[in-house]
Amino acid sequence: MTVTIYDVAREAGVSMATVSRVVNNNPNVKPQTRKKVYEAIERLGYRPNAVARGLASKKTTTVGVVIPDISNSNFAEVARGIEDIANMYHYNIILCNADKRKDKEIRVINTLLEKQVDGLLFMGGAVTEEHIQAFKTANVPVVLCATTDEDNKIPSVDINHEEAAYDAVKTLLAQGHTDIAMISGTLQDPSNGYARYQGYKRALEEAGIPESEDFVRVGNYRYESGVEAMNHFLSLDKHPTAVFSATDEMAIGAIHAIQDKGLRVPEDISVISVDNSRMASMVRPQLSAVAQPMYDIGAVSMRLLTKLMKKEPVEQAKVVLPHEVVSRQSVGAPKA
Amino acid sequence: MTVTIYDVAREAGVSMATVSRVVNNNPNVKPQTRKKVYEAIERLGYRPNAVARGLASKKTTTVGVVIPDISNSNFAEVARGIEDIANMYHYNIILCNADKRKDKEIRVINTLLEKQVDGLLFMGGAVTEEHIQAFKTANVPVVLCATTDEDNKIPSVDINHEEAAYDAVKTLLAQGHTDIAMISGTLQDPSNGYARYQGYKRALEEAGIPESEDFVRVGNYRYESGVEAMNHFLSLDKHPTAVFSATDEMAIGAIHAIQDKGLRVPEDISVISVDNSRMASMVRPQLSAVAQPMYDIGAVSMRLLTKLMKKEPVEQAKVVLPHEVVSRQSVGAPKA
DNA sequence: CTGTTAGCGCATTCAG
DNA sequence: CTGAATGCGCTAACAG
Repeated sequence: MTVTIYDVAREAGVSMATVSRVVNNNPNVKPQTRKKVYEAIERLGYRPNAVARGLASKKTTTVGVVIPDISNSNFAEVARGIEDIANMYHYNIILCNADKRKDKEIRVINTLLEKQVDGLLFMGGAVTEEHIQAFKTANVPVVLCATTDEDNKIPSVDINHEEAAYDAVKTLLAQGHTDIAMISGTLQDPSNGYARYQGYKRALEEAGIPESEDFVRVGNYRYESGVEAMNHFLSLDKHPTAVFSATDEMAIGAIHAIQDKGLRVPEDISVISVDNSRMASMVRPQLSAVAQPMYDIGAVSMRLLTKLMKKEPVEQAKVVLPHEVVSRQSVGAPKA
Repeated sequence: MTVTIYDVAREAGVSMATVSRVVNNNPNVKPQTRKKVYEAIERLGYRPNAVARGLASKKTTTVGVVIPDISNSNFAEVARGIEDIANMYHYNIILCNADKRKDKEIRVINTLLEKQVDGLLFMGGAVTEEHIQAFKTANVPVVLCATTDEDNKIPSVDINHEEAAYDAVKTLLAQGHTDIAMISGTLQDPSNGYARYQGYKRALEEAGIPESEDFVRVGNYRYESGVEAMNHFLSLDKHPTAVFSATDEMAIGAIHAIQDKGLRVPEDISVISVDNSRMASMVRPQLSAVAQPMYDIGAVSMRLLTKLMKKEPVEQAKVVLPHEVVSRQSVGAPKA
């Protein structure tokens, strides 16, 4: 039923080696022969079997990408960056969703490795000892994107989350705010959670503002948890005049919570976040946020991986991409 | 360097056939032997080579999924449904993004087929003759999800888009609206575009309302095009009192365009859409919308595909899942 | 420029 | 219950 390279060879009156050569664009084939082979391929509807190819060549020209949460548009954007560069270098991509569950991440890494991917891109989420262990057994290069490992052993590309948060809070400070609350991600999450909280703390410290426990709530990155956190702040005797959210989505929840109470953004309360997803422009007022270059993170990490896979020398195994605060309408000065 | 089934066999003092049996959970192995083999596997850190496996067995236990746009949360939700069921049946999935480009769709289908996937799930987008041709050369089952082919030849699972649109417009009609505009998707898109426009037209016709060209704008599914379309309607001498949008995102754009002009939703203009994505609850006022059961579409189509792959009989090769209008706050009666 | 020959790592008959 | 043998479809030396 299935037509093989052997059938093509017979049809074209050449050896299978020659067919293999034309299929692989090997220049050592007379144009005329090449033409014959192409015609035979066409006639028979031959489609190369990538599995056999992979077994024989020990290369699959595909890289595995584990994405923690496919419904998170940030990661989707990273994936787009990865894809574009992968295509450019003629790699295929196997995207695997891990559903934000560590056990699934490990499982997915292993099936990807079983599938003999030529390289692995691990996106987002915490990198635990168990991950490192799994990566070690891979004899293909691995690069982390949009995350990093604690002891900086694995190549990665990410932004400086601590500094991003710091910069966000700084812009609040610059407006004259002193009562600044934070809606954080879970502190177990080293980059999106812990690091951003650290940045918040550092900015406050430097400004000589004592930290208040009431002013920090941890959410789950979702809209609803932003609403909930903000409602908590609003219920305080003295509510904050500005809020820093670890993600856009929670920030939007916060904005709506504020508005639902009849207050106004930014007149009564300012809001800023980190992400700058497409959603930031899809709220009123439009959300000011520190932009993470998600697409670039994907693109750069894929580029790095190609170098690693080709055993080319890399100057930088740990790359930190710049972030930038983009000011829209959700931040203003506190009321007098 | 890499440890093979052969190494394990030697280490365990059995033949490679036996190792293969335990790896594949073949019951015909003495428990004691099985234990020995497991230990050898453990000791050597053996990881089965899925590529070799695929070649030998002519099955890869993976299904290919082509997703038109990874940054579209609707499709992400479908993918989640697919994933969950795939896991349940021990299939791996390869997700491939097609970037909303037909040429890339075709290319991706072919690489997936080259990779010898056991089945193919084609998500969203128009199914052209070229697609059908590509599917035909696949000698594995294909099912369309969240889309259908014109002549109903290929198994698929989707909602009835025409009826969904019809129902949406009906709820506007029921409130007493007669000046109802539509922000459509491109009419080349059979399901999300054309079919929804047809539903809009039918509802108007049945209500005896003449269609007005000024009241139909085609957008690109994005927020900005919703804003733009709405601004057009607002610039009319007599603007509509209700707007039906083919997608949530454009609807949200419309809402903001209305609000930016100092008008109110739904007091001045009602808005309804099809999708009911998570974003629908992330606007003020919250968006009324016809819900598409995205997760279920994914789950059901994957389930259907498993049956096809196992050559089990299927009663329904074309399944149409129910939709439902969920009323939130963006629809009200027109002003007297 | 082209053909011959070995495997790649494993599942799968078929014997025993 | 277990082992030996064969080949999946293709690439990669190696000759010629």
